[in-house]
Amino acid sequence: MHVDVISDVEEAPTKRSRTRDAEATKARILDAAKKEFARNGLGGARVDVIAEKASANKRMIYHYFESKEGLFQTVLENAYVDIRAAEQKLNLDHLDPATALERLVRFTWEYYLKNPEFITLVNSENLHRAKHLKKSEVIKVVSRKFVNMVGDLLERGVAAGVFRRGVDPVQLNITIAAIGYYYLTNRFTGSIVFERDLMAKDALDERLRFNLDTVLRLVRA
Amino acid sequence: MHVDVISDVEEAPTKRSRTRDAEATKARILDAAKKEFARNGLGGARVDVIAEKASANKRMIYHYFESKEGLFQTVLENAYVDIRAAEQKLNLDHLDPATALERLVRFTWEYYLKNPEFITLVNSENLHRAKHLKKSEVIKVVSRKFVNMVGDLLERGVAAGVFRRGVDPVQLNITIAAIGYYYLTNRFTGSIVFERDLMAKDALDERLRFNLDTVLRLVRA
DNA sequence: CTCTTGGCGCACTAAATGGTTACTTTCCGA
DNA sequence: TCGGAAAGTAACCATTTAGTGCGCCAAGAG
Repeated sequence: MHVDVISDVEEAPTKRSRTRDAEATKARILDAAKKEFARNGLGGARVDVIAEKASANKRMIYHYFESKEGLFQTVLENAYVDIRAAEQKLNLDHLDPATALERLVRFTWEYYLKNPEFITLVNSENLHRAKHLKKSEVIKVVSRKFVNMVGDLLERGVAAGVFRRGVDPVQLNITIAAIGYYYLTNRFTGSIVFERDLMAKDALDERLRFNLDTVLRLVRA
Repeated sequence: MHVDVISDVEEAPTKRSRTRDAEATKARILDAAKKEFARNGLGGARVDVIAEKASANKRMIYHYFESKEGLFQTVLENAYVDIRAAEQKLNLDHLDPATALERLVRFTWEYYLKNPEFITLVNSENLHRAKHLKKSEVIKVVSRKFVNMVGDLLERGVAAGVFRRGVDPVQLNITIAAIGYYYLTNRFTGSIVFERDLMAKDALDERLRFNLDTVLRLVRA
């Protein structure tokens, strides 16, 4: 007896196959929600679409996340945690200051490029005056580490004589984000206003070079 | 004869007072729509709210602008025309290149600050992949003049020996916009992430100074 | 084998929303 | 002065949407 009829093909590993898997369902919902929120904003996203794309029942969304806004908040928190975690992995303190800074600028650009949902989620959250992020505790912790990272980097550069004194780490952080973020978030209107395809490979490469140059000129002694 | 009974108080000037005034109604609708779209995005804006804030009947919106999206397109076009017109008034070609550039950076920052709707409208339009701006012809005309303005400015600076050679006017334009735009559009999440009130007077002044410095270092010979 | 927990699905609702129909009121030129 | 055109209004409609009530059944515990 006790022969599991379902588990003949697919699924071998650690967890045995289950028709009901709360964690997996949650993850599918979050993934679908990230895409839907990113594409249409909080207001434009449709709960039914998220449920369908997640191959989950809409009821489950309310079961796990209480409301559409609760779901959005979780998606947003995850997005911030993800980018901060990726930044920490850069290990900038093992590199010389100039190389580390270049690496940060490059990373920021490429992260936005590969994770366009991040930008749209942040835009959406700002349209709502950060009401969801305000409630989040984890954000403060990861943000602080992030600001310190650049602060330390600047200090090391000043000590080494390669960076000038008096650059505010927060202003620098904002600027590094800005010159990539703006270009990408406004790529559609920008391509019309400037009459060139801002997303062409050449254009992207050129923008990265320009940004590296901008930041370097900004901090060097 | 022809004594207008209504026009005893208020209204002296050119146009006589009318209880029915298509132009005035259109203007009120556009004004209300700009605010509503800016506050809630295209998707989040409510046609009924626009009608009420404009003291107009909802039917009038469809009469003059065909649809919610038609209204949005007009609002957006006007917003672009307005900022480009303001830029042309700067008369940068009468100033020496360095002063002109500083003036442009300062203007851009202050315009965003005084007209936050512009930023939100552009964000909303990019969420919709610029589908409305694509249809607009007037945009191309005003944009071209704008790009040329900065191009000429750069050339004059190079000729005078104060700016370095080889700076792409488009990249510079984007950067000038970016360092102000990003700071302001993300002021809500930014104030949380960086744990300071980015909209405090001191913070705003500091950011403008930093931006002026950034651009100057970017272009100077 | 039973029982309880909770993952899951169907069918439903109350409210909101973009858009419209049908109508009245005002204006202006002939 | 009068008739048509345009401005303006109110009630209405078809859909869409976030959110639920309720019951089924899988699966781990004892």
